[in-house]
Amino acid sequence: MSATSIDIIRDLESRGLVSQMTSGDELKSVLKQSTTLYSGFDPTAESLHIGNLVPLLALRRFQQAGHRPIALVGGATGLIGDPSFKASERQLNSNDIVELWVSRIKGQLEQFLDFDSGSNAAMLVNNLDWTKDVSVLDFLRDVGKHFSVNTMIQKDSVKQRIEREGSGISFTEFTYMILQSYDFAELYKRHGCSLQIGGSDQWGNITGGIDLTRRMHRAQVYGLTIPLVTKADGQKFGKTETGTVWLDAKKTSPYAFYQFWLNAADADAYTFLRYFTFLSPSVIIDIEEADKTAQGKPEAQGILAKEVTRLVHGDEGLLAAERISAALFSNDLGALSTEDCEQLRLDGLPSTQLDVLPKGIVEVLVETGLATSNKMAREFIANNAVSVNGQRVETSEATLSADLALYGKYFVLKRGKKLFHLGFTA
RNA sequence: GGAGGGGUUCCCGAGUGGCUAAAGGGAUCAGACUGUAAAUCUGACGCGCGAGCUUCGGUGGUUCGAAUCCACCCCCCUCCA
Repeated sequence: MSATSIDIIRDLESRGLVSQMTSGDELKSVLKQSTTLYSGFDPTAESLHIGNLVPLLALRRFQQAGHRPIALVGGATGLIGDPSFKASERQLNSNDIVELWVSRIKGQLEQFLDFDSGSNAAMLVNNLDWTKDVSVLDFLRDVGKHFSVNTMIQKDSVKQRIEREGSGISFTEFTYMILQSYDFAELYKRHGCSLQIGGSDQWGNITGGIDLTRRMHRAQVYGLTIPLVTKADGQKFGKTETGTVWLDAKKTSPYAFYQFWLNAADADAYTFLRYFTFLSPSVIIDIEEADKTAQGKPEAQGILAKEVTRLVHGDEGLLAAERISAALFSNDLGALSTEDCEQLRLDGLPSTQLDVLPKGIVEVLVETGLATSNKMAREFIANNAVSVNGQRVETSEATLSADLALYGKYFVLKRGKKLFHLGFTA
């Protein structure tokens, strides 16, 4: 074990990234040596989303500080479902689906860690590997025996499900805690993993693993949780009008991803810079100071959008996102060349082929998904919320015809202040 | 297996025969104000241009008329065995 160069805990603390730690001082001294740690990611969808980014980036921060990260994909736990702080029982997904999602998520996890850095090269594991062949009886005897139900039902993470009238918890989900605890013990045994990190909702599961590792292997391991990301106005983080912000470019285009961060509230922007970028805390303070002194629009959101988009989608994705943003928000759509229009499409601006012109505007809005029904489409038009190629649509009777199209081919449709869609003809 | 409580529009939650497309809150969307911010205000929020149509776990039934009454079924919760 080599010594590490950076005091990782101090860095995390200065970013506000530490929620809870087990035996803090002891952990800090352990971390003076290169340490193996892990964080788990359950396949609850075909892609990770930006909420998963915080622990994932934290793994990377640890790696940069000289520690060895293990990214665990929950091929087993994903079949069960984590009940922690969930209001109700969740639908089980089929084995095939979970397996597919595992493979997708593996690919995403790989993108953020360094697997070739020698002694602290990252590892990717799947907890299905050590659970699929364990028999129920062995599991109950060797693992289950170490858990007291009395303790388990005291955990905050499941309390609501146990105490609140109108909800309940299946044995399946109740067992989740044991499975995750077993992961920690197993990773300790296999790889000497002695630290688990995760969102603060994982505290109960993490301490469960610490207890189990002590009982099964008589070893002291540690836990650290990261705050769940919240917004200053109390709304749920990570959602847009179109839903969750995914890391997969096919589900959330780099443009939409970029826009999400650009739209962060002032009250959140600096926190997000600390959470989601590798800019040093002192640089972030400088940005905040500068924004405070300057009049008008702050710089923080732009920097945030740029940094995070590059991190997730690379320079190319960032360029595409900036290109589209500049074109659409310049209020000078006439300046777009025919190549620019084509590029918008390639860059991932949502687009729809419109055949058979002329076509009524109401129909177009519904067809492109800018309105969910004719009724909504009419309402948007009545509210002056719709424009085509920069021209406000005055009436529901308006039609799109070839002679109105940019270069005879493109329609930049806009609903509301910032929702765009490209219509084009063949 | 027994007793009781419950399933209402995205969520919470009123509604117990017509006045209910269904109170109220939240979420969401649009407009105004702004900085592609926040806060605030206004409006929308099942579908339909409209007459109107389709909704209140499911299926049948009673009734001029049901989310509201009856029967059976499905699911959830609590307590007992």
